[in-house]
Amino acid sequence: MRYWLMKSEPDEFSITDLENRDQQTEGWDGVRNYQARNFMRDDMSVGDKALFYHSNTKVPGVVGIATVSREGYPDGTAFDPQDPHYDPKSDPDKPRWYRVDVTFERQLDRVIPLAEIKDRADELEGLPLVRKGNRLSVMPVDKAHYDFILGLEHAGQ
DNA sequence: GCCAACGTTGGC
DNA sequence: GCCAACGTTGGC
Repeated sequence: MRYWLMKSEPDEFSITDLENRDQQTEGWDGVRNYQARNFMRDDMSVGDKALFYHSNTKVPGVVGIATVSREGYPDGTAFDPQDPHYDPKSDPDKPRWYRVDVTFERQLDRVIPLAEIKDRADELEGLPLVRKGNRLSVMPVDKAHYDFILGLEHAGQ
């Protein structure tokens, strides 16, 4: 089993939105970055765990956990001219973009802020999130790092 | 709202 | 294949 971190802007799609979806499941569509796409298309498996991260918000950070519930398949939003993520260069016969489905597992008892994660950069060496200028929206997380971040949830503040 | 960092595009 | 211009991400 692998571990991931997936970013979403809560104004667009939050952990609570996922919790309230039918089957508490949603397709992770709209990703238009090749590196992130490759992870979803090639490396994610059903049962993998993902840290759900809120970006572009007052307190960016990890807010919950989701489980991968369907492996990579074509992102249909790329074929829909009405969709904000429409990409005319993605051909249904040869799709350019992929998504996975994720299912809600739980919300954390508190947000683990990016600032706090950065404070622990020594323990999180190699985590793309703490690298300067990182813009990757889907990234792999070592199991040790995954456990460490979740260990902060109830750490004395 | 600002702007640094980064990815993509397209001219040459 | 280089690289300047441009658009986007995302923290602050």
